[in-house]
Amino acid sequence: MAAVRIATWNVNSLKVRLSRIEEWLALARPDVVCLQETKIADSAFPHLGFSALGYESAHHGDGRWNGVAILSRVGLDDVLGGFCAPLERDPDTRIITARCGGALVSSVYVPNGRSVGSEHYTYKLEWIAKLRRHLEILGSPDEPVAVCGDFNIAPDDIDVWDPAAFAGSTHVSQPERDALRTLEEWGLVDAFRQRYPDDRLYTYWDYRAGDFHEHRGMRIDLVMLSKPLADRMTWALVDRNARKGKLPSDHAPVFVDVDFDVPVPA
DNA sequence: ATGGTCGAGTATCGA
Repeated sequence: MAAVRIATWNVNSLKVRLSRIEEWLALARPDVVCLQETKIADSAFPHLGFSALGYESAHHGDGRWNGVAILSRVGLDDVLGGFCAPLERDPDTRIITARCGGALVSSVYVPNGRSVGSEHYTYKLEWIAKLRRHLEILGSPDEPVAVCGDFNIAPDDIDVWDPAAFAGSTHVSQPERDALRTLEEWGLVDAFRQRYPDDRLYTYWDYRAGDFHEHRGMRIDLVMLSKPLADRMTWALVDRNARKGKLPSDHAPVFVDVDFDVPVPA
């Protein structure tokens, strides 16, 4: 296989979104898929349905909130739900990690933070620090690493529809952006932004007040790639079509194609 | 107009 298509999508309930996800998989044919906010129990995850579409799958969820998954048709090994030892284990099912076709892949749903200075905000910053340690322990920036998901952080002012409207809010505060920066210092690259330095495209729009149609969005869903993958990126896309129509998630998927050889699975 | 809409589940809470 000459290229790998990586996708990430916060689906906001797998159960509600399942038929849309299946159509989307058949149409876009991503090789590795990171899903967030599945809001489903491990026992209810439809492994068989994804298998019928050619995907191995792994899920880490508690049934009501959060929940993350990885689908792969280029191999799915060494699956780990939560943070690796000796880190404190992920108590609210926000991260799952696996090896897919020679790459270390994590699907992450970073805590929202709610309001700047709240205990949820502190938890968010600590969670990202833990994510960095998780990556340090499990991988190296010199190997293929992809950390994909809903980071609940807009990396820069061009990633929100109106910076003034977000003054003092979470998702744009300097400590959150600095936390994202520590992942970049480790060796991860914001793939979409690398390819499109100036494009004002968003991945999340609130359901309320027609925000999607009024283009009031934020780019908070990121594909973060280590250099060996980022240097081979050939294509990137925010799939706005997936935010349209009946029963959409409030997030759009992000795709990245990487010219990266993986063994074709048997 | 100072809210709006979703999805969890079934009263509110979280985003």
